[in-house]
Amino acid sequence: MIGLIDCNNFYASCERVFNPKLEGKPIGILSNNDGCVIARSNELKPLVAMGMPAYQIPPHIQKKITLLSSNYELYGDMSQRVFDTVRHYTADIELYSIDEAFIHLNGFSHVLSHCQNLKAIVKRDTGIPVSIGIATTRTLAKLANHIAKKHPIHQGVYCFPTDQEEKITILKQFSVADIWGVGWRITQRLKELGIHTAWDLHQANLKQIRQSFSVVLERTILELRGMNCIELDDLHTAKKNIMTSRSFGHLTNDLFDIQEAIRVHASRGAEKLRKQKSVANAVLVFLKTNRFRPELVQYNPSIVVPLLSASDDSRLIIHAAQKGLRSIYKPGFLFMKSGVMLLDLKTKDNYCQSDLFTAETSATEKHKSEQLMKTMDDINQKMGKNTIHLGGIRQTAAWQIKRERLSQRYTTRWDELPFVK
DNA sequence: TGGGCACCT
DNA sequence: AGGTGCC
Repeated sequence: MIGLIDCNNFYASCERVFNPKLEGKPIGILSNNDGCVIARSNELKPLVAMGMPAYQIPPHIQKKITLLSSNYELYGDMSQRVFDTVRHYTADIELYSIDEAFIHLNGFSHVLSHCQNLKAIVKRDTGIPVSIGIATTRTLAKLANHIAKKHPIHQGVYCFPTDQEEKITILKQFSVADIWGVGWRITQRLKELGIHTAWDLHQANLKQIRQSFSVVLERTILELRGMNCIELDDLHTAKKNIMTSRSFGHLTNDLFDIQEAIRVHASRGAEKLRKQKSVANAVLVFLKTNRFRPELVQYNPSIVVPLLSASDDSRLIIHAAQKGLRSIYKPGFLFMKSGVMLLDLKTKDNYCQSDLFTAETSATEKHKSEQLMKTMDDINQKMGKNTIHLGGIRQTAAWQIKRERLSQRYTTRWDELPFVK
């Protein structure tokens, strides 16, 4: 059996752990740049649609709700606490996202009561409420989790029935849109084929689905039928691309500002690269103007800058990124967003494809580069992000993202610990 | 008016 | 390269 543990209204719940006054109140968490509502407490759900831009929320509603900037440092740390707790009781766990994990329950004799205990323990030890869905496949466990969340009678833990008649009854109650892997677009196309419910999809013709859609949707059907065929990539498998990008706090055409932002993105990308022990062969830089302002001239350039030889050295990656930026930047546009992608990644182990033109970088140079990068990473790990960085970064610069309603980083910063009277 | 991936065609 | 999915 497989269980899906999903934290309830995760970001809102994290905020409430440290600010209990928010309990029972309608609260929402905003995306980066305080843009859209990306998480809502149950009380907020009837008032504000998911993904709604904050500025579109009518003033009379704004008045009675609490909106907070997203505090990923807090949510990331709370996520670790939740899943460390889970792992202690259920060792075989696959982390899936910041607020979800699958657990393997084979070998447990009382699966339902084990999960009920687990839910209570997580709440007791971390303050975070979770729901658990149990079934034979990940796709069915996701559906079971919907039921656990929606119907209070199950008290947050629900096991998908094994009885065929009961299974049919339940699948008939779900729309295909509720199924993991079926989004808005595929829902529309299925509708045209007369496939509306999860049961309809369960009964659909495999060959036809594979032909008209994809092998992905075919696998979803098999999972509905009880055959396990969706594996998650291990969270430790190296990424094939690494992208770092952000919107600016304000539209800008200032090259100095944009250079600073690109430096931050390039260094952050290089850090991620080193963490997964890869090297990049090329760096892509892009700029975007604001597509929501059609009256402004649009310009969305990007350029790929090859590296002479594959590298994970922040200095080389920043240099390439700055070079790319200079070649695409034009002063006459108001830019909204910039970003850096690291491309053509290879594992670092034994990767020493040297180029023809620079006499192969000497072993001492390589060693020095590694020492320097390791020292920087260690310092930033120990003392906090950006303690040491290359080139100036003005923390209060206008290009920095807007986070006007940020709560404290209660669990990761000594100077932001919660205060107890 | 988010960011960061992956996979498929 | 573009579309779709996930959170």
